[in-house]
Amino acid sequence: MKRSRKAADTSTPAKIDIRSVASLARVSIATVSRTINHVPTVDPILAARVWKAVRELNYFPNTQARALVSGKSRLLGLIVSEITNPFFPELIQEFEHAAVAHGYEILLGSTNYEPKTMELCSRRMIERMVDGVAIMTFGIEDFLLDRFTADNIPFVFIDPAPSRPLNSVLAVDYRAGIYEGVQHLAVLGHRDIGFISGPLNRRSAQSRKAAFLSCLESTGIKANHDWLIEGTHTLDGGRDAMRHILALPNWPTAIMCSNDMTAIGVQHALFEANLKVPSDFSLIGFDDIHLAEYTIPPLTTIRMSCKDLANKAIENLLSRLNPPEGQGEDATTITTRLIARQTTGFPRNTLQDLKQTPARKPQSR
Amino acid sequence: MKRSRKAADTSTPAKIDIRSVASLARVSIATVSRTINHVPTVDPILAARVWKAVRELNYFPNTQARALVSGKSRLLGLIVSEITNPFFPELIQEFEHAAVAHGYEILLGSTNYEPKTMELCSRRMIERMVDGVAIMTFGIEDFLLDRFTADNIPFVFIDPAPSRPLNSVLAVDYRAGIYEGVQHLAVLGHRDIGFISGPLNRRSAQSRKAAFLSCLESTGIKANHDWLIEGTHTLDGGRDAMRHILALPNWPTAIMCSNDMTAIGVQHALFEANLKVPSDFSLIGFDDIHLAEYTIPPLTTIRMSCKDLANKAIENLLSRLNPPEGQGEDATTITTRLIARQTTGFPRNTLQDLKQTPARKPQSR
DNA sequence: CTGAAAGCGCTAACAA
DNA sequence: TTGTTAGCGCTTTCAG
Repeated sequence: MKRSRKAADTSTPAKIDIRSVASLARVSIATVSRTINHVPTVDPILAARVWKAVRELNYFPNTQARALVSGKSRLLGLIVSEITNPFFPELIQEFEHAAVAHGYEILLGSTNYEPKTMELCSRRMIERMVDGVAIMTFGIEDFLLDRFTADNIPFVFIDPAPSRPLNSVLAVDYRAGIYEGVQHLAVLGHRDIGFISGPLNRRSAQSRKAAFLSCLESTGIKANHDWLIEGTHTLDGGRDAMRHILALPNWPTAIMCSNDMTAIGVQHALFEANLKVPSDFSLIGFDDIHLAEYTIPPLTTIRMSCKDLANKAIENLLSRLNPPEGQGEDATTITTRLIARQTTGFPRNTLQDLKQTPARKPQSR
Repeated sequence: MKRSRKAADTSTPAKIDIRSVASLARVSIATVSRTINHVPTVDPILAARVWKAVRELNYFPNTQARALVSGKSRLLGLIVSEITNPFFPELIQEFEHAAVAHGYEILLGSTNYEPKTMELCSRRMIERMVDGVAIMTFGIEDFLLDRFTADNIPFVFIDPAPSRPLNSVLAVDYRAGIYEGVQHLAVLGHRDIGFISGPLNRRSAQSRKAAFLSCLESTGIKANHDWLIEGTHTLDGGRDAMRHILALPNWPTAIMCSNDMTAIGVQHALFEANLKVPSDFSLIGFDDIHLAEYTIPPLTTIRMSCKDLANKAIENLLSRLNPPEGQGEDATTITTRLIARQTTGFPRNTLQDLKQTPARKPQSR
């Protein structure tokens, strides 16, 4: 008998809607609506009555109904490529946090790099009438953007198709960090640097690789194309790519990776081959996921702040939903920088560690 | 001029609703509704016309409206403790996949172990009128469950409060895997086994620890309480706990951890201390996150299938939403098992590796 | 400043 | 089998 405080003895739990509040507060439902939406012109007396009723009834407005009439779902789409890559959860967390702080909910879509899934995701987002979408897939088919454009849904994404002169771009300055990385390696004496990229059909992977190549050139190092391997941005991809490199007659002395997971895969391949980091190979990752600090040895990597990314994305979206006074049309930039930890050192066979047994395969050039 | 194909020349993009479809198909809106909801009694001729119109108009139903009238949001809540722990993304992925496959969307909430955040999460879920909630936080305040009960929202969770004799329990058989782990260690010759638990205010952490203790006893090994450390289920927690153990006068020869992240933290602490796994310490994790295979050396751990977990959770929820014929009221069980990789070996100072320099601290007992 | 009333897009009786 | 109609819970004119 203690379970219902309002429902008297009808066994149904007495649904509380705006009308219940109105009648308890002895006002019209319009006034209730205005009150809870903080319309300033409500008589404080009535407002007080309304709030009291709201509290007593433990009322909260039905989001569906609100969304229906207002046309706004207060839902933000977040499309990521692969939730299993730790970079994304970190991003999602920030994203969720920022969204909730602004009274939005997030709808998560994970594409797993499959265009079909991506297609489905977009559709889900549109069906749910998200108010905006952040596309964090590091590469998206152009035509999918059109879809959102057509539905007039604001979106942000990383690494624009050059054909998109929109204000919805989160430009990542890959070069800054990668340049630091290459310099770092060069200073240590490395001249033979390999690069394991992400899948090259993705723009971000291309950008990173291009940045690497360009930085190499700026540094006066010649690229060896045998050491430019296409990975998958996954552990397995990194491991396989490194195995591939180890099967080559010539080895580089350092490896840069397009993301941290790849680098961890590389560490694994090296471990399998009984090779040591950094004495046999120097290694640099990209992203600076939380885990990078905890690999053995801790991974030198290039940090891209996902907190930044998330916040800027939300900011961008929200500012377009509720356009403020100044219409900032500029693309936002996310920067990157080197975090030096312990996977980088002098090249093997260098004076500094001649006492060490060199790697099993002789280095020839 | 090429941008609108349907909107003629009114600049608004011509919203497509059920009425547009109805008139194009020359039927009533009710027929459209029935058709798209696959009500079997629709004349195939009309249905065909409807589908044609749907396609031509590229119509899709407004979820909000549907939800409003039907009272079902087709949203499933998923509350996790910490999205940053790789176990959860793996779970989320499975969960999302399963949900979408059934036409549901998921609403993600991350509590970060803070009751206040948890409170907020529940509220968000209720406000959005989720049709069901999976609480994967490994420990939840009882009163929060009441909230869902009161709103008549089905929920599932792990490791019940004993006071909840509901059919909404996903019981995890921690003991199975942990027993295998302890046995494995015992067979190798370990008698001095430490355990780094999760936060003991969480039920799952308690369960795992209890299971460990009980398995130790079954195996005839005496527990040393100095080696029972409370961690945090995070990298840092594991590292700190291991540092703590290393500061002790007596060391165990093997460590079991309440989750993989903790174990990775332990590996890190050992690396710092220049101690080797498994020659100086054997190490076993728990969860078998994807990454475990890629630590150096690869982590021996106890697998709890999150795919299983996700699927069973969804299954449970859905079966309660659309009750089938047979009303299975039984709690589902998730089992666990040992995955032996390379972080376990003979105890140090054992015949098998006497040639190795022993750990710096002498083992005394 | 407040209330009455008209929908938002859809589903579900109910009639035909 | 189909169409008509009454809402779902809320916001928002529009009078008062």
